[in-house]
Amino acid sequence: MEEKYFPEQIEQKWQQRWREAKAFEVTNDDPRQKFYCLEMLPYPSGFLHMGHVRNYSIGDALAWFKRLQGFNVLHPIGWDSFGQPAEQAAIKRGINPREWTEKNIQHMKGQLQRLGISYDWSREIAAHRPDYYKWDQWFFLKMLERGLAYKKVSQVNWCPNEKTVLSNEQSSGGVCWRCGEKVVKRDLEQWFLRITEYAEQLLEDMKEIDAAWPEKVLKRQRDWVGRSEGAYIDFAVKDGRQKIRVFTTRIDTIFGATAVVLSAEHPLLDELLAESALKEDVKAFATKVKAERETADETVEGEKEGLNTGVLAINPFSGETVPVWVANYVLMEYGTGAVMSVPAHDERDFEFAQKYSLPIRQVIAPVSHQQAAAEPTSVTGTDQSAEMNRPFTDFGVLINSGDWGGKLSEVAITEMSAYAKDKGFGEAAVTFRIRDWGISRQRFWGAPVPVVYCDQCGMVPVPYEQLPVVLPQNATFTGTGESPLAGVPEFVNTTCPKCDGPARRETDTMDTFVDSSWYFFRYCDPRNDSMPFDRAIAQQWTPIDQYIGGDSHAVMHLIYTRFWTKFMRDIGLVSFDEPVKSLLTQGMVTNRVQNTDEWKAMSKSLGNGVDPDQMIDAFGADASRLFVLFAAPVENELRWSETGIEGAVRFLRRVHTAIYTWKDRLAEAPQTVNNDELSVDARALRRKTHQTIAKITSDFDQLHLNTSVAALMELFNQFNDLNVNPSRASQSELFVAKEALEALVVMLAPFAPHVAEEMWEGMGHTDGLLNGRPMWPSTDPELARREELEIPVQVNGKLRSRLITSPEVSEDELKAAALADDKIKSLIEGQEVVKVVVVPRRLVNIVLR
RNA sequence: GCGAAAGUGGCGGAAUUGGCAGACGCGCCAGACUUAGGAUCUGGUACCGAAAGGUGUGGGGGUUCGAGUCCCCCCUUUCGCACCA
Repeated sequence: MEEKYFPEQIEQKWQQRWREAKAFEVTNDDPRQKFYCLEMLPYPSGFLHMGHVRNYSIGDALAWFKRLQGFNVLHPIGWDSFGQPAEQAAIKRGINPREWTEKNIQHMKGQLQRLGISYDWSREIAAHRPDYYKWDQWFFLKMLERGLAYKKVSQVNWCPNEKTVLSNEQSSGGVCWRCGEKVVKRDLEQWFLRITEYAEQLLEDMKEIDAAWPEKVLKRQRDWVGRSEGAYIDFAVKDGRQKIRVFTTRIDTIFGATAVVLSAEHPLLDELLAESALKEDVKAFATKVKAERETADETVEGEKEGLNTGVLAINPFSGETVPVWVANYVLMEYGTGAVMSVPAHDERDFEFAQKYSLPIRQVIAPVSHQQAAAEPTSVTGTDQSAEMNRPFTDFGVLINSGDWGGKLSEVAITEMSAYAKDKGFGEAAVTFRIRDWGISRQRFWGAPVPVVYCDQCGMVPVPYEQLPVVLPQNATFTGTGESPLAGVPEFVNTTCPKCDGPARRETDTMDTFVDSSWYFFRYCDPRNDSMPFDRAIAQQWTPIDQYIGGDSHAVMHLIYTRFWTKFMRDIGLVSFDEPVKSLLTQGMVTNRVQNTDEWKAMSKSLGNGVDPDQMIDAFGADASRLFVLFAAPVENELRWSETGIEGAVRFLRRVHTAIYTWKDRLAEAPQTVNNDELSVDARALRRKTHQTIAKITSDFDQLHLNTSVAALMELFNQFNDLNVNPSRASQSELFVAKEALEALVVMLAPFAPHVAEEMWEGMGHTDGLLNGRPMWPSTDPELARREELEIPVQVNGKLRSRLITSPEVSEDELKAAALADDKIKSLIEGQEVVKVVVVPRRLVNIVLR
């Protein structure tokens, strides 16, 4: 150990040692208890950014902590290496996507190693390599076999100017992200995965994880799945054979339905209009609405517009005839694409009815709680239809509803659904907002969908033994919207696996979210060439104990991976429902945007990025990591500050100096000490040591890493308060100093591992911190306990004095001592003491009249 | 518009969950050592006040012996959803 703290030297030394010792590589047959710590795998853009640094610093602190506690910790990393940027580089600069990606991986791997993140590099994987995407294809075939993968015509976002397909993100605001051209919808045959099949389970299984996932993530997933209970009801068309099926969650309001409203895309529309005099007008209107919807900015809610079709339908409950309208506020994608319009009890219907002067008829009346309690099934309400100036959307009691009048909404909903089913014009139903997962991408840089098309046999899956379907070495990147694979004849032209006749390969590739849906299972068994992973090996490691990443993945990735796990369970690959036991969504790293007061996520385009390499050059990896973890709670936004990090360097340097000056004397410290013989300061340090161990150990359970670092600093401050020159330290002082400094160094390792190892070695330990034994210090509650307490004494809730007492003091003694205190005596003199509140070990409050 | 979360010193943030508000760090102030200091060390640092003391956790009300913490109303900010029938 050098006298001075030279981060670069120390960090290089220990990174090399760890590499040589394979310190972070784990084996599958280790008898110790496992812990799977995982950060979301990065996209290899080429450069690490501060968000990565934060993410991996959090994960690494936990991985180190668990290792020091004696766990067998799996902490792997890989690359989400398929995706658009590689293809953009190919289109713009003519670079081969594979070479571009591999080069980026090499560079970022070097950056991660320089940060000293403790990954098991022997398990590294990359999505773009055939030995990985082979298994994407394998899973696809398994889903195809079970009817969970299928093809259908669907709309994609299309830029007419660039002649290319855009993702939803690239077409936000209804314009192309690059050229600003209006995006249009185009029909294309696309592959889908039937995630809707698992909708109910995705909600139901949340109860297994809801204690250890952030509530906001669960809420977003719940909204995304969008389960809604209601009923289908058929409105028969008057003078026709058709039935219009509507979905409603409020069947209890059906007597208030004054229209049926169809979406412009409704499949029955043309047929219904055949007899209508208004045919041409309505068709023109529907076309206009469709056009608007295709180009409109989805974030703006337009004015409601509609048109009467002239067709009539019959309300099956009341027998009443109501007009059928078409309107722009009814969506084809949800429910049945048709609704019954109940203006009195629905915001949108109310607004629509007002605009077009449709009748508003109240059929639900507010009901008081007393009434409901007294007569739960039959109460009366007041009809206020005439003066309704806003819809009443709460539950209540039915009025103007024939035989159903007087029933409460809750009761009526159940009974009316059953009645509809009984009479054959409807039934109770559950709908979901979640749509099947479209995985087709007309792109080169992704896993090819493993099917071929044969003129004789139609669509034929590629047999398992012919996997992987490998991407060609290169393609022409024209940006025409068709997959570049279509322009590679040696890829497209193949033979049919069934009949050996000529066939064409599918040229769509898969969404990159497929790759990331199951990658963490592959880490368990990364070189398996007969299965995605061995069931038994994965069983040892999974589920993930702690998953860490940004909350931008709250829905897509985190819902797809839950779906994928349930599918793997159903084909017998895994034995549980949920892949992630505990989830942490870390906050963003932001920096001030130049010349503004705005704090935004660091990015190249805003010019507010901080280069991790420069930070490591200036301060070292340890200080950088320590600062990032100390500066804010892990789930908060982290506002970058140049000055804060110097405090981290300062702290490490001061600890380093202290260890250096004490290390030789500590070797002479005795094995045991009699606590009663310690000086006051020495006892205080001992107490602080044990309190700190307890504090940090429990902080790690919640990942309160900022307060852990603060606790380390407090312990070190307390050590400095000992204020003893090592050369003159007594035996008992050597004991407490050694106890404190060793605990400090071990507990510092999760935050600043290189310098911790260096100091540990400097203290004379030759086998390193990761030596196969649990090294995390244990706390002795007896030693951590305070010997004396300072009890605040309040008069009428205001702090007036303090008592020094032993922790064992009784309530009565505390009360007597407080009343006998000089300051208190003078304050309460001559006044009546109404009450004395004594909280044992906490406080005394004297209440005067 | 709807929904959720959060508002604590100059700043990032603590507060054992109803019991001493401001831990720890940054910044700032003073001092020491220095030719020098943007290095290091020591001390100070919520606000008002000379002090005694008083006031303080977005604002207003409430519950309680006691409220940053619980309840009600309002304000602000952030995030999510955005015609989901």
